[in-house]
Amino acid sequence: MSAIKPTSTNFSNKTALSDECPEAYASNIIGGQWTLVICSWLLLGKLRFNELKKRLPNITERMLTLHLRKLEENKIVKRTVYAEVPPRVEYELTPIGYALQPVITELERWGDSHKKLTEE
Amino acid sequence: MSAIKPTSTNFSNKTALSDECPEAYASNIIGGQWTLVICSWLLLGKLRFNELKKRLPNITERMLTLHLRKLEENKIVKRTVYAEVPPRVEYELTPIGYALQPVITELERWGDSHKKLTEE
DNA sequence: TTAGGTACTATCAAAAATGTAAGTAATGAG
DNA sequence: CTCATTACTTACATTTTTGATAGTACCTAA
Repeated sequence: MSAIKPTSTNFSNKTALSDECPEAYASNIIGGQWTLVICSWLLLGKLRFNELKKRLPNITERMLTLHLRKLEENKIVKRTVYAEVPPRVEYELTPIGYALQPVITELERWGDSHKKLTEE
Repeated sequence: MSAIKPTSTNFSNKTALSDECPEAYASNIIGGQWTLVICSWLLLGKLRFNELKKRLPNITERMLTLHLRKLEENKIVKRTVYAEVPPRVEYELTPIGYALQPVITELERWGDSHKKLTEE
């Protein structure tokens, strides 16, 4: 999530794949452990940091911060800070963030049918 | 890809997420670095190990093997070994593998529009 | 003056994913 | 007998991701 090595093989492989395949590109962006769950919640409306935290019971503050920062960098989430004390920060999907809806829907659909298949 | 620790926090987090959210479940299965590209190629028809390798110029044999094994475990790919020498092994998508088509299509669509957005 | 709430950051450690390099089995061709 | 071919495996190293823990700034209310 931070401190990647631009000289590593892994980095150049990821870059090359992202350049050539939009699906690998997308997977790189939304493939973090908590990324899709965060986006799913935000699809229902904007949330504050603590509200997200409550909805993801096992996430650490660090992980939540890192994922939100990456989402922000990638223009998927808009971060709004209110000049109040105690602080209030709201996270909301951008248009390209909301555009994840069909992706998530298909992932859910596929996930459900795969789960059924393997539970037999 | 192998040797995961069932006692780790990471493992229990992943398990819990997979149980609760089908989209996280799906992402866990198809989220490997090369997974989607492999599936994309196989969507066009079955391929031998070496044919896949040629299509993924930078993958190592180890990575290709690991990814294929995981896909096989997850019933996404069927592996057929022919009793010949030198060996011939074919990889083909199963029905649930072919069912990834709409997922991949949406990922591509989203990836493309995201790329456009950030290239400006 | 002190405690409390919010949204963090900084270090460090562990685990997971990926990459490197070399070796293996089987057998048919020459 | 040796070599070539295919589809791997093994042992190890590196990189990346994730987690544990503690601490910070800010103001407000008591």
